[in-house]
Amino acid sequence: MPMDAETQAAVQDDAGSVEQSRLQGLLGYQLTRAQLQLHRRLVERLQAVSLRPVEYSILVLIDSNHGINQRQIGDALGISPPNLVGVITRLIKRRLVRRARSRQDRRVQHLHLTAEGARLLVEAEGIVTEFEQGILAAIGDVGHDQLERALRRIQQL
Amino acid sequence: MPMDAETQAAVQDDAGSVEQSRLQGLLGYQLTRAQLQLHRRLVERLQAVSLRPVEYSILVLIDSNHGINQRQIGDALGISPPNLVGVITRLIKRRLVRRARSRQDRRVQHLHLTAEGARLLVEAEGIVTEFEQGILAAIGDVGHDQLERALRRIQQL
DNA sequence: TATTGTTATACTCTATAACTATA
DNA sequence: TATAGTTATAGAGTATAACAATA
Repeated sequence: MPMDAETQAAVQDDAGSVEQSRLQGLLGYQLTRAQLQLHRRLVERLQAVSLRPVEYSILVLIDSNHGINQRQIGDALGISPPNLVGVITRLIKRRLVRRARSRQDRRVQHLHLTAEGARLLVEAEGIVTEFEQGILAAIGDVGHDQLERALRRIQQL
Repeated sequence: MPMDAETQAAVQDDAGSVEQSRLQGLLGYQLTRAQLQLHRRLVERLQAVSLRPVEYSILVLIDSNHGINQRQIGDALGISPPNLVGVITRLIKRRLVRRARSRQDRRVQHLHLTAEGARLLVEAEGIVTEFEQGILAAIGDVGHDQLERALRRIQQL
């Protein structure tokens, strides 16, 4: 049975019928799409603990570096000092993080997790670990090693 | 020669001294960092033709799909119709793209490259090809294949 | 003079509701 | 009713300049 003109037009209008091979052959394009996809899925999952990915990263950094200051966090995550202020302030208002003014250098404010922050971080780590295992299951052990290696080299470009 | 207190403090304050291994072990984190790095470098290079990556992608899609409409572009690139309007309008104002109202369905506007748009696209393709070759040189042929495969699987998650 | 952290501000990107004109 | 495209608007994320407090 031949397609009528209307069906033909509908198929032609399908996103699937759009020729995208020139874009899909670009690593930069694929990397952006994959990153966006992963980021959105992680945002969804972390909503269970009311944390955004950047907030999770900050809690991990504080937990791994007791007394770390905002400049160090900004340097590590690539966030400028002005843009960090609001994020940290929100974590403090939620009583997940506390500030302590340094006695050696009174410009510096050392950051620590509160008991509640540490508790929430454990919960968040469970979510993130499960999330990472989902990726691993999709790409395999070998793919994982190769992907890590490639991403490291790209960051050194 | 032992470090004095001041040098010691400076080293401790270094971004390099911040313990980040828990984050760096996360694929999602590495993927985000690599994507950001690549995106910034591409933005820099495409400034030579006054195009942003998304504008380049749109020109490629139009060139590969003469008469494509905005909904199709939005579906392909994951951009909502309202957010596409401004981008397309800018390309039209720059005389790189022209609109043609469909005679079959007067809601639809078919998009085409102008001669100037086609010329600029050729120039941009040169930049992008060189950029991709730089990535390839950094990660190698095998890394390239493995990376593509992994990124495709991640997008299907 | 330089550094930590802050305020203010602007610009891009993204998301949603509501509209128009067409079908 | 549904679709293509638009307007208006709000929210993130990111960038820079200028400042206070401290070293």
